[in-house]
Amino acid sequence: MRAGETAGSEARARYERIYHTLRDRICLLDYPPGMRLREEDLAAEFATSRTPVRRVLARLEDEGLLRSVHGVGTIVTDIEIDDLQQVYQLRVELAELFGRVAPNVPGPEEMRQYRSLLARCEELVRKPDAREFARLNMEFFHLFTQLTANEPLRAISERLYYQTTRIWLKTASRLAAYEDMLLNEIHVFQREMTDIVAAIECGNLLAAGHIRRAHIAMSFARLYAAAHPEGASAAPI
Amino acid sequence: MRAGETAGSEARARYERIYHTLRDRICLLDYPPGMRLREEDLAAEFATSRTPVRRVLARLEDEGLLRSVHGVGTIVTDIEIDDLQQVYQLRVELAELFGRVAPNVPGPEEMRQYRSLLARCEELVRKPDAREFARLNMEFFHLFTQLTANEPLRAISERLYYQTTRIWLKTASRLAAYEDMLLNEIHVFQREMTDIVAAIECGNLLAAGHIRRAHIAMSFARLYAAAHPEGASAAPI
DNA sequence: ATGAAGCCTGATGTACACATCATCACGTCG
DNA sequence: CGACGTGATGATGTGTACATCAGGCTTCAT
Repeated sequence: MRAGETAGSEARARYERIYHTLRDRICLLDYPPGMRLREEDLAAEFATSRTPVRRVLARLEDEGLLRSVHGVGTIVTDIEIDDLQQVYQLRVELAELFGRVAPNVPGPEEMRQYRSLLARCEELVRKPDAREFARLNMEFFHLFTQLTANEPLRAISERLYYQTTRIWLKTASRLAAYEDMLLNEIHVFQREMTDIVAAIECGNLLAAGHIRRAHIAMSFARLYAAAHPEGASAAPI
Repeated sequence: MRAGETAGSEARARYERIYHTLRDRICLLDYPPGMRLREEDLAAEFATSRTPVRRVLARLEDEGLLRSVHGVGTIVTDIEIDDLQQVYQLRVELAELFGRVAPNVPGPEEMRQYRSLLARCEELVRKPDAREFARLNMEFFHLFTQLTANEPLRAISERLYYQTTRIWLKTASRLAAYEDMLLNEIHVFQREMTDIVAAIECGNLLAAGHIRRAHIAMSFARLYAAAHPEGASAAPI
């Protein structure tokens, strides 16, 4: 809900609520790739009819998270790291635009949230948990987007982020060295946040964008390597 | 329709047809800003019920071209050059990515299309027509997007393009120096196409992106100046 | 026993009746 | 005479029955 926007009907609010709920479930793998969602079940859960649910599903389909097939069902799309290379490449380029295009210096409240995330990250090092890590990553992303005042850039980055974020949980869950990978990712993430907060505190938002860019690219490279164990070829980004 | 995609049902095809038809009408000002669309009229025109129409309208609303208000109607959004500054700024940055990210060298067929557009542009110089100019601009845009093989970049650029393209027709139609502005824009557009084709023929896709970037920025500046006649401040891009 | 044809089930897609909401015109009251 | 309240009207939002479609299971013929 954007500030300053007309409160509007509560119908819109319910629509947004269902949308965010389903999107989170898909991206946290509560709805794993390939799972079939029944519109009537969702309608029952949200105490409504199929009609509003279908609008949400249509949007999630436009965004590439779902695929409705007549006579079959509404299916959570599967993702492969190879198919996401283009999206990652674009995310890498866009990361640099934060802090360069319409830079928006964070206020005290936002800095407090950054520190809160860092604290939760330290907690996570002691008790690693993939799902909590994914959530933390998500919240950090939303905080990071506020580095720019450019609304379309925020919206587009969000769209691309949610197209890719599942791949980490999916890849990790299949791996033998699951625990090691998780702990490593948490440490890397901790360093990324620390560095970005440091850059912001210096007032150097451009640097924050560059750090973010590097980490997105490296994250892709690690996922690519994990999915291609004997791959002689390096990650294409 | 992406190549290699399952042909799918004809229901999907009809959905796409309605979507593209309405989007073109909005962007060519057949449906001017503020106009109210009646879902039943549209349903009757496309020989279907309100349900499929509503799905199209929902998508156009997500893309910012429409706004549905309960009890009032579905209204074509109004646009002001000042509100589009952020979108233009992002388009400027994205333009540079074409030809740099996943460059896709045009084949003979595409070069033929470029030359066809140039020929139609020369024709347009002799018989200026705002609507035809807008159409030509649109077709050129689609051709230009093929400079990259990065599908998400294409999709996002298209979304942003259709959010902004109406502003030219709207601004021009209100201006006293309408004829002069139109002819000038056509000449500028002719030069832009000529330069970009030249860059492509040199195999320098990066240059094509830079030219495009410059022209998007200048186009915004001209529109901004036209909308702020006594504006002491320069265009913010 | 095996293969194919056809039905049966359950899903999404469509159509339509109804609910809800905003606007405007009209009438009534101060 | 003006202003406020109320109902008519027409729009979108919702709920639901039905149409359409795909896939699996059964059944019959070979």
